[in-house]
Amino acid sequence: MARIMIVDDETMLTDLLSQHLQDCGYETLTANDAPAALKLLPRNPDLILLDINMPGTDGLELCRTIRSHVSCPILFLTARITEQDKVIGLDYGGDDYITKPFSLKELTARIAAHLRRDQRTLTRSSVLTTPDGLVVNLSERRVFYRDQEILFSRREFIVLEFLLTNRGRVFDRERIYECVWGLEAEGDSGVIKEHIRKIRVKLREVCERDYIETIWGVGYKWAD
Amino acid sequence: MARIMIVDDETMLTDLLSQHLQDCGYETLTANDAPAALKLLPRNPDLILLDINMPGTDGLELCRTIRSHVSCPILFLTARITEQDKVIGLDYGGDDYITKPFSLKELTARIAAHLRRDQRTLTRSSVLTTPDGLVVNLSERRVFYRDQEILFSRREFIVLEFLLTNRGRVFDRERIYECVWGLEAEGDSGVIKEHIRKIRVKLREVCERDYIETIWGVGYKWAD
DNA sequence: GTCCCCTTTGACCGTTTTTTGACCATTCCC
DNA sequence: GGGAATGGTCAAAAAACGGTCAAAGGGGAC
Repeated sequence: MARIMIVDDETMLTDLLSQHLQDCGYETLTANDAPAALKLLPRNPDLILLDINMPGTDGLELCRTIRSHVSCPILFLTARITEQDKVIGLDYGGDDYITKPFSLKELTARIAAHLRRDQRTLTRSSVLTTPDGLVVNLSERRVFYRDQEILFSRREFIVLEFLLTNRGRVFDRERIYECVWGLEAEGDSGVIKEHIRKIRVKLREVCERDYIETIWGVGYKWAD
Repeated sequence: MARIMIVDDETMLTDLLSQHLQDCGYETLTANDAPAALKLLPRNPDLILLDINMPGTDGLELCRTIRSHVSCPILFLTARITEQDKVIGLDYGGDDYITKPFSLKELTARIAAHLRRDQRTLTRSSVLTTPDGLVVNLSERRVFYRDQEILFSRREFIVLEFLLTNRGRVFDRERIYECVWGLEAEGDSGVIKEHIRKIRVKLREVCERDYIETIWGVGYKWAD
């Protein structure tokens, strides 16, 4: 069953919600301040309830930090109700607003709706490998094939990492360009062609094979 | 860019929202009653704004019908505000509530949040299958029949996907052409004939049957 | 500033896909 | 049965696309 993280400075509230959600069949994690919340992130919650009015913490900033680590739904618990706040909150990476006081019934319904929409389970490791011995260390930005290192430039590595972390999935050049260079980037996605070529040359030289497959008329994908 | 369908009986409101969302870079479809909405579903909107208080229509039932056809986010536009309504609405397959009157700013923010979320879940592979072993992997753009892969070109795959996601429904060539190439396309819908032929040849070669049925004088439909 | 490497651009070529138009086959209706 | 309308087939032309290369453009290290 889904794992829900509850972040609120009032212990009574986290306990109450925790109890209720457990009764509903969910697994729960509770945190009463920002550091605790961040510490719990590696437990990979499937949904986060976040009080953005915790004393001593900028809830929105915390939300942004959390969002940069996980992709699960984030629901705000808040007393603020102005429309401006809602817009800002959603901009900071939140997915929904629930204003205090709220009923457990509505809360549960919203949680269920969001979980229904987001039945993914994502695990991210810092080292990616292929069955035949290619090892990509993301944190060190280095690539090895059976103990021989392959050097990639920065852009090349980003493209490689992107395709590899989404192995099997096809992306058109536009999409790769956006995901790697950022949405607001303006350049021509034609550069991807060249990066792909460079990556392929280097891989072929060492691995004697080419992990990147071309799907004609569509894009590229990693196939190991 | 994402395609948003707006369903409301007030033409003025649909026009206004349509204009605004187009300004925001979205593609829009508008419908002023339930039948029109259902007719547009095959266009596969990425998000639906639905007025559940349209006269002569049970909005919730419409929502449920829509939900049984598509999986995209459905946002309610409504004047109702009781908490009971919210729970019921979410139960009927809705994803969010926006109560009238609302600001365009909040609406846009919520739409963006839901689409962002959907894109995340969209990275999960959605797979269509037939009872006898045809497997169409939409995210990888690959088709298998009992572990044997069948290769399709881009257009061919789009037509195949369209018919399969709307299996059992008949579409004339004009309609297929519009849905696949876009409304503003100018070419001759006669090309569909040729694409259908190519698809059939490839399917017959491997599956030894032909899932695409010709309805004489009308069009084609997927029959598995 | 100079050098070097990375990144981007634009052009070219061969290949694949997409479209077109002509022609044949089938169905429908009188 | 015969004619008109609709659907199927085919091959060739047209367009789109991907791979490649060389050269220009940028940015950091020294």
